[in-house]
Amino acid sequence: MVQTAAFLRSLERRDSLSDDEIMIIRELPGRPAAFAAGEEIVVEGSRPKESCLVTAGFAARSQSLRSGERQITAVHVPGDFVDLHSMMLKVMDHSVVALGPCKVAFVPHEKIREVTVRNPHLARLFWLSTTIDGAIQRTWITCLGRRSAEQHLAHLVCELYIRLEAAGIASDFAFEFPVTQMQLGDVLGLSVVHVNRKLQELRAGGLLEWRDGKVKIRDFERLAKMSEFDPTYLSLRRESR
Amino acid sequence: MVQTAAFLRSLERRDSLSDDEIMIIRELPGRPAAFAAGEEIVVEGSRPKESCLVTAGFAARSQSLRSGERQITAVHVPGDFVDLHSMMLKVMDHSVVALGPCKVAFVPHEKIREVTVRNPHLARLFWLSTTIDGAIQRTWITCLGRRSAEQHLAHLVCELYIRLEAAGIASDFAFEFPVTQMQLGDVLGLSVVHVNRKLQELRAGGLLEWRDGKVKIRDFERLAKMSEFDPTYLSLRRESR
DNA sequence: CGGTCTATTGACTGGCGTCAAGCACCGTGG
DNA sequence: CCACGGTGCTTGACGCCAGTCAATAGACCG
Repeated sequence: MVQTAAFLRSLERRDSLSDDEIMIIRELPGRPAAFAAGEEIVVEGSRPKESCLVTAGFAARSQSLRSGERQITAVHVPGDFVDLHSMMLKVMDHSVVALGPCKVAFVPHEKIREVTVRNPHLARLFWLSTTIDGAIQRTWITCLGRRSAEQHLAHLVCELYIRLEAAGIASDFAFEFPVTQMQLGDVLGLSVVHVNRKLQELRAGGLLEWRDGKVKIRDFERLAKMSEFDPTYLSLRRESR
Repeated sequence: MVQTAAFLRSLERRDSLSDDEIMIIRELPGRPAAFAAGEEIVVEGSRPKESCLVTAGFAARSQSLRSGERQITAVHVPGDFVDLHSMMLKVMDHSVVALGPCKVAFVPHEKIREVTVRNPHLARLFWLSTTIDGAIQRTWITCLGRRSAEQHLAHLVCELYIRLEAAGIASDFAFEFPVTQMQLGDVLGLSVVHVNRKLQELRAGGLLEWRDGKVKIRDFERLAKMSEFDPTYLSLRRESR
C-alpha cells in the first residue's frame, strides 16, 4: 500500500476510473524511499525489477556524456509513474535522479504486469502515462531545436505550472521548484551563466519571479504567448481511453 | 490484411512471438495508402480513428511554429507503428509527414484495442513500440542539448543505420535516406547552411558519403565514437517482455 | 573562520544563423 | 530546341546568441 493519491488524481484528470480500478491502484504494493537532492534513484545501465512512482518532490531523467556534461530529458512531478518505461525496456538508457528532496514508491514490475493482464483499461492508462511522457519529450525537442533560450525557459515554466496545477499541488500561478540554476541548465541544454541571464530578463520583463526555489508567474498570458505554449500535448482532457 | 512483415520483424528483434500472435498481427485489417515527399499523413490537431504503420519509405513527426519553422521530432522507418500514440492521446500534438515517397497502412484503433484486450503480451509489445520511440526521443534531446552539430549529425546517421539494419533494409553500412538538407535541418534543429557545412566536414573527414539520398558510412567506428553513439536505447535485444 | 556551493557579473570567444549570390539539375511550355 | 522558373546544394561575409573563463559576493556548514 503506497501513496497513490497523486497518481490516481493524474489518471482521473484524463479518464474515469471505476471503483474497482481505484481499489486495484490503491492496493499496489510499494516500497517507499526518500532521496536527497542529486541522489540517483535508478541508475543508467541497470536492469530494474521495479518501477518508481514520485510521491513528493521532483525527479528527473538524466543522461550523461563522457565530458561529464549532463542532459535532463524529463522532469517528473508527484503522481508521475516515472519509470514504467523500464518495465518494457529492461535496460535503463538513462538515470533517474532526485532534483530536490524527493519521495518515491517502488512498485514491482511483476505486480504492474499482473494489473495490466487483469485489467486492460488500466493497462491502457499505464500506457497512456508513458505516451504523455513521450508527448512532453517531443515538445522539449521542439523547444531545444527551434526556440530561443528565453522562449524555452518560459515554456518550461508554463509546462511545469500546468502540470503541477493538474496534480493539485500548485495554484495562483505559484509553485515550488527547488533546483539550482545549474540543474536548470541541464534541463534546458544551456550553461549556468546563460540560464542566469535569461532568468533575469524574464524577471525584468515582469513575467515571473524565481527565488529560493519558489516560482511566481506574474503574467501567464504573456509567458505562454512568447513561448507559444499550448497545453494540448499534456492530454489534460477527461475522455474514454 | 496488410504489409506487416517489417513490423513483425521489428517485434521479433525484441521478443519471441507465438504462431498465434503472428497470425493476429498478420490479420490486422489495414487500409494502404501512398504519400509523396512532404505530404501530410496525419494532421496536427486532428483526432484520428486509426493508427498508421510505415510499410515503405520514411515518415516523420513534425511540429511547426508560428514563424513557419518546423522541428521534426522523430523519423520513422518501415516496420514502425508510427501512430500508436494517437490511440491513447486522442488529439494529435504533431503532424506525421512523408519524408521521401512513403507507403503506410492505416489500422483502426478499434482493432488494435481488440488485440490488446485479447492478448496482453501483444499489448505489451505495442506499448514497447511507443516506449522505444520515447527512448529515441530522449536521445535526441541529449543530442540537441549537449552535442555539437557535427556530433548530432553523426549520431543520427549511426542511429538510422542501426535501425534500418535491424529492419532488414540496410546492410554494408549503406542506406537510402531521401531527404533534402532542409529536412535534415528540421531534424537536427539547424539551418540548411549549417547542415551543408557539417555534412561536408564529415565527408572530408572520410567518415561518410551522402549523395542523392544515399548514405554510405565509411568509418562506423569513428562515427560512433565521435558522437558517443551507444545503441542500448534501441532495445535491440531479444528478451521476454 | 576557512571551504564549498550558488548566484551574479564582465570580458571575450566561437558556433551557428542570416543574407545573399551562384550553380546544377529538373520539368514545363513556347 | 531553348528559355524559364523552381528546387536543392554550395559558398562567402557578417552578426548574434550562447559558451567559456574568471572574479566577486553571499549563504551555509563543518
